[in-house]
Parts: sequence; structure tokens; C-alpha cells
Amino acid sequence: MVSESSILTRMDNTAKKPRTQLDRDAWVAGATEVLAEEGIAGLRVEVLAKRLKVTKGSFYWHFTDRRDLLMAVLGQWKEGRIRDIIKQTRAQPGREQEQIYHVIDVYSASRSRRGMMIELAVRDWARRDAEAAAIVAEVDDVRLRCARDLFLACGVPMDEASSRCMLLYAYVFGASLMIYEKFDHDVTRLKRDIADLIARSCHPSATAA
Amino acid sequence: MVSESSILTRMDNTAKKPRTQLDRDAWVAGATEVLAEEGIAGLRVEVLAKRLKVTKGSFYWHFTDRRDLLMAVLGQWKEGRIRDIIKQTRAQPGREQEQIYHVIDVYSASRSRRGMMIELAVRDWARRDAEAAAIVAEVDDVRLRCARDLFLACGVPMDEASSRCMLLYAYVFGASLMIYEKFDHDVTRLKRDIADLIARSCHPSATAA
DNA sequence: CGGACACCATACGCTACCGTACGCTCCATA
DNA sequence: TATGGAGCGTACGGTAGCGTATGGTGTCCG
Repeated sequence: MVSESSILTRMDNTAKKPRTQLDRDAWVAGATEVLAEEGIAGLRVEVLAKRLKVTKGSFYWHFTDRRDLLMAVLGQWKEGRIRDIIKQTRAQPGREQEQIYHVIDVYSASRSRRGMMIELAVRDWARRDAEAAAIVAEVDDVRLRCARDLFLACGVPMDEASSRCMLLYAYVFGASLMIYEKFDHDVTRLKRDIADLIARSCHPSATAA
Repeated sequence: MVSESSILTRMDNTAKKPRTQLDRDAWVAGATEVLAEEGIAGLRVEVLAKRLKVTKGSFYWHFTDRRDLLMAVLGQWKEGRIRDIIKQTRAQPGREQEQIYHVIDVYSASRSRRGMMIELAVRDWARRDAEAAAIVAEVDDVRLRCARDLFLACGVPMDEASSRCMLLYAYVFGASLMIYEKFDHDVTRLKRDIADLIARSCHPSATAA
């Protein structure tokens, strides 16, 4: 959708880089960082410029306005998410159940905290912005279909596969919104049991563990 | 110049009400409304004052600063939530399973959209504010314990009850973050099936339907 | 009937931020 | 070496919002 307009200059510069010049992608990367930390409301061009050690004179060279940056962030987020979904849900035949557990684990892991912060920031953004909502809708659709295919490959019937994959994603997003350390001290067991509830079908034909 | 007419209307007002003066609670109520619509970042005192048809001179009479209002909003939200939790999870003996379904339904229903908007706004707020996070932690703890009691009353063992009630709340919050209309057109069936996955224990001793 | 006080309006200074205009400095190429 | 443009700095006007100071108005009460 958005064509790379700075390929030429990048090719010229990558030969030798005497100066650290910012291109569009650098701004988008920095913006994504701020988005993760401060949310969409804290994503201001002057703040971002200060973080990148430049002034906004640079910003308005690469972007028409603030919204232009936001849309670029959204676009890059979408591409990255979809790439990741395809990768995460591609299982070796016969190991689909294993892969479902892996997906749950990836989203629940604290190592992907940054990714989840971006995810939540984007979704909060989407609650009041139509374009962000459209992007989230696309990502959700791809995610749900890919995850459903995993359940289907496990032998789960169609309707139940839909329910379980929906439950899966709603759980991982919702869990990252909750503060439950006080409730159960054995978080490891808790997470494992919940993963079982989501992934382990009660159908005898699909019990593969 | 305005003496006579204003006196009349004044007396007319004092007859029914002690005049339409704003107190702290009115500000908090209005703030909660704005919070639901615009999020914590959009909750500005001058915006709120305009909505309440007064100036911020009034605001700074009732509150020391913006944060004072925010904490009041937080406190009232907490009280209301806990009251609601106690009410929603109080089941007649033998109808606990039914009550679990009711809890899921209440959070999934579109009629409580306003409440969910506040819920999400508060949780997004809590991601970057320690005091908000503390309040959310309290509410989550009460919610989880009350819901767990329901599962326990259904005959579900302790660990599984913890898992299921955690799954319940994570699901309802996460589901309200997702945009899945495109994925499954029969949302009613989808929600019902997911509720079954959460509430219907696989333990034969607890199947009460 | 005249203070005292609760409640609100008005006006102000301050900061953060957006977007624009314009000038400066590299660097490639003719 | 000259030159033109890419990339960025500087300066400016404008708006929104916070918090303060202070004045005005209604109401209660002695």
C-alpha cells in the first residue's frame, strides 16, 4: 500500500554512511517505541523528535503531519503482526496441538512484554479511531483464521474450533490487562491449566497428549 | 437589571431543589462519563467544565487539582465495582452454575457497553499509573475470589476453579478489545459456546445441566 | 439587614504541542 | 568547482490545557 520512496537514497547511503540520517522507517520505529511506553496519546512529534536527537524540522520533511506518522505506524504494525501470525501458526503435521500451546505461551510470556504493550496501545487507540479499528479488524481476522486452522487440524469440529481460537486470543489479551499476582501465587500452574482449558479439546478423538 | 426575573427563577429553583449547584459527586459523575468516551488522556478539566456548563473556577473550588479528581473517579469506580461483584456473584444455593453464565453474559452484553468502556479506560490508565494499578489489583482480586467461590460451589476443585475464573475475566475483557464480526457471523452461538468452555466443567461430578 | 461563606466567573501566566516558513549545511553530480 | 536538492535547525504564530488570583453573586444566619 505504501511504497518505499526512500530506497534510492538508502542505496546511496548504505555504500558509506558518514552521517546518521533519519529516514521514514527510523521515525516509525521510534514512534512504535513511544507508543509502547506512553500510548497513542503520548505519541507527540516533538517528544519523538527529542528522543531521536533531532528537531521536528526533520519530522515534517519525512511526514506531512502527525497523522501521517500514525498511519505509517499502523501499517508497519499490521505487516509485522501478520508475518508473525503466519510464522507462529505454521506447524509440522501432527504437531498442531503443540503449536497451539506455543502460541498461548508466546503471548503469555513476559519476554514479549514489549509486543503486548504495543498490542494493547493499538487496541486502545482503535477504540476511538476508525482507521486503527480497521487495521485491528484485519489482524484479528487473520489471527483467528490461522488459529482456527490449527484446531481444525487437531480434529476439532468447525464451530468448536472457532470458539476455542476466539477464546484463546481474548484470553491472552485480557490476561495482560489484569493484575492477579495477589490472587494466585503459582502463576505458572495457573497459566498452564488455563492453556489446557483452551487447547485441550474434550473430544476424545482430539486428545493428543 | 436582572434583579426581578432572576429572583423569581431563583425562588422557583429553591422551591424544588436547593439550586443546581455542582458538588464533588457531580464532577466525578461527569468525569466518569468523559473517561468512558475519551479515555484518561481526554479527561481534561476545562473540557469537563464546558460539558457541565460551568468554568474551571468551580472545579478548583471542589478539587485541588486534576489528579484529585482522577483519584476520586478511581475511588468511586472501585466502590461501584465491588458492590456490583458482590451482587452478581451471590447465587441461590444450587444455582451457582447458572450464576456463572449470568456473569459471563453481563460482561458480554452490549447493554453494558458503557461499563466496559470505563473498565477498559481504567485498565489502560492503570498500565502507566501506579495508583490506578493498585485499584485495579484490588478489584481484580475481589472479582476473582468471588467468581472462584461460585466454581467451588459447583464442585470444581480449587486449582481448576482458580483457572476457570481467571479465564472467565480475561476472556470478557479481551473479547471487548477484539473486532471479530468478520470472523464469525453467528456471534450468538460463538459466545454461547465460549461460555460453555469456561463454565462447564469437564468433571462429571460437576456437570449440572 | 448585614456580614460570612459557599460557589462560580473572569482574567492571567505558563507550558506543551502542532504546523509553517525559511535558512543553513552537507553531498552528489555536472 | 559550482550548484541544486536532501535533510535538518531555528523561529514563529496559534491552540489547548493547567493552576492561580481575585472579584462577583447567591444564601444562610445572627
